[in-house]
Amino acid sequence: MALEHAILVSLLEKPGSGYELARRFERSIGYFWTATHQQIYRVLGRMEGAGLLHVREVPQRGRPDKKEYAVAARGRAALTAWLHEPIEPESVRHELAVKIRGAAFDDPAALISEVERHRKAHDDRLGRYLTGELRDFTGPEAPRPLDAGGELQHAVLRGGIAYERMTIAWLDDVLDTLHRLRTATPRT
Amino acid sequence: MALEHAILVSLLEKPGSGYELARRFERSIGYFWTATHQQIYRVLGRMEGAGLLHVREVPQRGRPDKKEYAVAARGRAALTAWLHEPIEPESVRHELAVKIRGAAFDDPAALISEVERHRKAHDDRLGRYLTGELRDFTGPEAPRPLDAGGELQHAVLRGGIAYERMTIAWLDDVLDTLHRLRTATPRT
DNA sequence: TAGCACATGTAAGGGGTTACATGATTGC
DNA sequence: GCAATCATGTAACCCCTTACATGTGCTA
Repeated sequence: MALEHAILVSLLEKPGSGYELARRFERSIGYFWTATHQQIYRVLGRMEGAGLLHVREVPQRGRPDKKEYAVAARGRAALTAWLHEPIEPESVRHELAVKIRGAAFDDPAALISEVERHRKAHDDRLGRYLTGELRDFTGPEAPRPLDAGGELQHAVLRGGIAYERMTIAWLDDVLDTLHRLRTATPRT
Repeated sequence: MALEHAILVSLLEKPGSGYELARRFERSIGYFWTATHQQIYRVLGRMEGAGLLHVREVPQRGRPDKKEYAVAARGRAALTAWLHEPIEPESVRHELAVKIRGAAFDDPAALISEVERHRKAHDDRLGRYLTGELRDFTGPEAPRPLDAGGELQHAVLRGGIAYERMTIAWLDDVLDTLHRLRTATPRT
């Protein structure tokens, strides 16, 4: 159900089309939730049917027409209700960790390049987050003082930054372990 | 598909029944993957049908009989093949972050108790991880030197510990932000 | 003329959650 | 007598991923 709520939050921050939402989910919303355009279109249709959203057809020149969605009163009420319900603390799902533990039954050294690839992907993502932080929150172009929405967006982004830094440090630790296993304990 | 691989890793570490697997997924495997018993039984049935696992009926006194699963040659081959395939670096899914950003459209202060509850849940989990680390890897009872499997399990656990510590620090940051918003920028 | 950005969808299949269902033994 | 632990499952439903499908206009 969280995709619905993420869409409500994003459309409250700024109305937009399914296509635009898909791009936001690749960027800022992506700090905490991901979704593909296929999923988004389906859920938008369902939410409109349930009266949570308004649609407005926007004709465009030189581009296909788009449907601009905005949150209806009922959608806002649904979000408020959800905000007041407790949710369960989530646990992680980390496929790479399954591989790391599985490496004991194969060649641990063979995992090194895969872990390095992941490390690089997280490092790139960290770079994008830091650039965004400077642009939107801490740089000279950023609005000051920030309103409540901005403060909360920044707090969530700081979470994304902390997550990427932690992950990079952990992957360095894993690489260290894999290198030590290669030199110290050759497999039988 | 990762549940299958997590089950293969766990059964290679030690064969066991669906029930036992479900308990491991609440504990050690839970550092990086979760699954309920319903899911596990369904997947075990499918994997046995595909010849990835052997089953052995174990009669027990005073307890229901159990089916003990072990990895078959074909299962081991499937794991090896998967270990050599690259996987996509994952992104986070964090429902609480959706709520934090959504709080801008409600009362941010109303989220404080929810965030505190999550902080406590992560703190408890950190405590369990640290206890487990002492018992299995760093305490006087731990086998020394560790074999490759032990080193890799420990590396994954260190990742779980780092994740919980990072999350707790971030939630403290969020709580700070929510308190500041309460005193500094009352909503209109 | 090839590729990218814009724009919206359908269909199939597998993954995951929640609710329902049963039944024995052990400990309080 | 009641709750917890051990033990295994089915059914319904929604979520998510992957592949397929279409079409315009701009730019290199």
